[in-house]
Amino acid sequence: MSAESSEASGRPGSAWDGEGPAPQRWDEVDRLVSAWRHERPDLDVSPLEVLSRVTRLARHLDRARRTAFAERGLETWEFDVLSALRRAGTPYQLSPGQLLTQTLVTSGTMTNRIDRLAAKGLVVRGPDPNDRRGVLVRLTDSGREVADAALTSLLKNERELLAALPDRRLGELADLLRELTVQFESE
Amino acid sequence: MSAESSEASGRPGSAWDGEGPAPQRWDEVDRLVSAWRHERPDLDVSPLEVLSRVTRLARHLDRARRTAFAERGLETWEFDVLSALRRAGTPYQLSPGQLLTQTLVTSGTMTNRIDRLAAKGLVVRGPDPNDRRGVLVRLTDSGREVADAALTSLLKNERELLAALPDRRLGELADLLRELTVQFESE
DNA sequence: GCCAAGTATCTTGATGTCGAGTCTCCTGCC
DNA sequence: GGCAGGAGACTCGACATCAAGATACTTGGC
Repeated sequence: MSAESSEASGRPGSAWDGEGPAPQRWDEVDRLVSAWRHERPDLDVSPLEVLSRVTRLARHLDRARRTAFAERGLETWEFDVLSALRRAGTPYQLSPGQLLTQTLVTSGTMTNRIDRLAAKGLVVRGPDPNDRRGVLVRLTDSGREVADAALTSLLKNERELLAALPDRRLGELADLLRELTVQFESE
Repeated sequence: MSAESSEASGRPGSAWDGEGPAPQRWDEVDRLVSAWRHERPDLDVSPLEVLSRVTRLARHLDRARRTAFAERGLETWEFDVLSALRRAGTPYQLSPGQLLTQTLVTSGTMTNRIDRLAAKGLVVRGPDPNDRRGVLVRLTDSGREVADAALTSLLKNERELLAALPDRRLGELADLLRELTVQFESE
């Protein structure tokens, strides 16, 4: 990647040419990148234009979800697990290992999560009939209700966050992000 | 947002029309969205195409950075703070409050981080001459060296992650992400 | 000048996560 | 069929984070 990327001009909104709509507002990452270009003009910091925004946006999302779920007495991590089981379809059960790859946590964390969800009666742990090492985690009726209700309100919130962009651009954004994620999932 | 977004077809790569290059590989989010469309056909889950990818990509990035920094004996959170101070420019000092907005953590967390960085000799805490409530955190020479070295290797790693996309598309991606982040930063 | 409201930072307690190690069981090779 | 290596889930200790509240100071209105 060269230093002549679309952001090299030092202002946001690569497509703006002085006419048409005003340029977008600066965000924290614009300030961050601009500061680095001043302090370290020897480095090409353009990767941060994308990756710092991903990290920061994820943190904002995390906060928004945390407070939204909290109103329903639900923790974000609880939804992560319950929703994975819910969308697996009947009989709504997965192994801890499958849950790991879907939620991107370590096995110790997942054991702990399952324990607490089981204590709340949202899931039950059972043996895997085909592998005596294995365990199958299954959603209870109560857990399914919680997952369904939470998904509906999550989507409502997230739709509002995306209202700033038309569908066509959201599709482009999804495609661009996919190209970055596939690298992490290839093994 | 309607259910007729570019992703409604249920396969990734909205621009693919059956000719030209093959469609991209599916990622976990494609599977996730496809599963929801089967289980909850009554809901429009298209927001997840974007936001679940952001969350997951951030987690992958987090892991990659964690292991990369660990080779240098550095924690991700240490770099977050040191780099904010470094790019502030001489005399490399900021208040805890300014560090909060840059790193998106709570004040308790920042107090703790500064304590530990000070114990390692990477920053020093001093009084704010203009506000006796305030504190100024300043980078030591040692802290500056650590920050500079870590930034260089961070950028090297991240450039590789972005190599899959040409500069023009990275610029588009940065612009799209900016439009989502500004909403969180407006107050 | 004083007071109320606001701001900046720190303290505390609860909690979730990680990473390394352990135990059990499976799989394929000889 | 036995054994080595791998895979799946769990245990445990260390630790970073958060939320809420406490403390000290500042600011603006009167």
